[in-house]
Amino acid sequence: MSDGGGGATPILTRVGEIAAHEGAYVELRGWLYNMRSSGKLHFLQMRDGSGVIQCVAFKGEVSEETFALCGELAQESAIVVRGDVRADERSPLGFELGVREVELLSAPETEYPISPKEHGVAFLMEHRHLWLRSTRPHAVLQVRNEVISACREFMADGGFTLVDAPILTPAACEGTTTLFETDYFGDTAYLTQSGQLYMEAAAMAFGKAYCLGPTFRAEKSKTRRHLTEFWMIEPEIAYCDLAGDMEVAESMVAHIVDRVLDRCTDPLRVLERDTAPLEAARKAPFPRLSYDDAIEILKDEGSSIEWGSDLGGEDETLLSANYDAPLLVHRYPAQVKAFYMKADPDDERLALCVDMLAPEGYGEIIGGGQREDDLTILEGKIAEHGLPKEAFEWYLDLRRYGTVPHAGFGMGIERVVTWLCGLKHVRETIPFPRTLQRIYP
RNA sequence: UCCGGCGUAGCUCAGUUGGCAGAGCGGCUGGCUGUUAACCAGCAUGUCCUAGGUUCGAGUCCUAGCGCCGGAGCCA
Repeated sequence: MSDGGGGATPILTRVGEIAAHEGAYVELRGWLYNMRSSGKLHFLQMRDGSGVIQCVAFKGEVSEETFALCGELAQESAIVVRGDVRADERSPLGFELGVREVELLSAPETEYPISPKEHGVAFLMEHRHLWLRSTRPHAVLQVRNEVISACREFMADGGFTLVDAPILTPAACEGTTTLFETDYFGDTAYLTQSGQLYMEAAAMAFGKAYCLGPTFRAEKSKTRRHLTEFWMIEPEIAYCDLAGDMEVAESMVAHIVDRVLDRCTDPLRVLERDTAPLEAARKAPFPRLSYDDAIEILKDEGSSIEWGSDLGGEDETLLSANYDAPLLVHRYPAQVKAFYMKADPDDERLALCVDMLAPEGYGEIIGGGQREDDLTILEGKIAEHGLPKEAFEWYLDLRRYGTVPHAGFGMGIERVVTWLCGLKHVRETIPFPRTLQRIYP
């Protein structure tokens, strides 16, 4: 292997591994991100998906053809560059490439739409397929990748089995108004809005199970926290109560935060995320607050909220502002929660449920709780909510055959990524966002 | 579904009381041996969202529509 300049055959590598090749003659395959010229010098900013490196072509050191070609390259030209890796203090990367040869594989047909200057979000989203190449989306999606890896790692280490939930479902979990309908060979099917009910079946089969997949909500929400298609991880645990559920939830989030802080320093720096506030979320346990106490605090702080109503966005922000770490709010009134929540034996008005509120005003990232495991009570609740019993027969079977206390939760991947990256809007945390107004590209 | 805001060059925007359509960036041409969103000089660029209306005259005022953005509710 060549470890010095002058070798006839370049080492094929990527920008991300360039530090291992200092002094070597290498080949990089990528695209022109930006260029600056200075008479007898061309500075090519080249990206290859793993990073950006400056390639310097000096008139005296390359052929006339190569130097002329460098001067004519347009943004996003596909290029192969061969040259010598050298350390340089002026480079943010620490290294630059002294160009020997440049090969143009394809030039853009017309001017690349996304110039390295300011653009509005609407324009960038219209060109999302190209915008992914830019530094900022690249950084956000790296964090997303790390969050999902951390989830899967936490689940595997905790003895959970991945059991994928179906995406096409026969009926609603909680009514059909917010579901996307689709034709299923003459019948109506719906796109899933939660894998939870299926995970309850999986928990009875595997003890600990989880799913991680897309979820669809046809809610006409137009806020920075909503997507119509988003990803959720939903663990479900047999022989688990609310206390155990909260411990799993906070441990998982702490694991995610710890891993992202360890491995995503570059992306977070690109995003100018102040990571100091995230340190408090690195270790469980997180603070807990009952709904009853939350209402008292909110009233003391001047909110007009009354016992019995759900917490609004402002209420959540107000509450979590008192804590550095995420906050677990538990035991909401049963009336504002789903039919499958188990009632608190100490106060039947309450549900054994929990929401996790991210700090810094990022709001709810987890919702979950202990499930109703008694057949008769569950049948009663299905009737109370006016749900079609036939559709839930399989779900009721789980209570007919070896029912046990069990609990679980759902965590929205995009909301977690939004919080960790310190973004204003969830739509940047998914590669191709679907919102009320957007299904292109 | 409700409330508010915006729509002018490829992009980001300015455009006064209604009076010739503008800037910066990007692009193109030229200059520069160390640039970091480089710099300097020059050139080109328009369905002023659409359809009506008021007016001698509308980017500007009025009406309707379309598109987008944000918030509420609802949620992860």
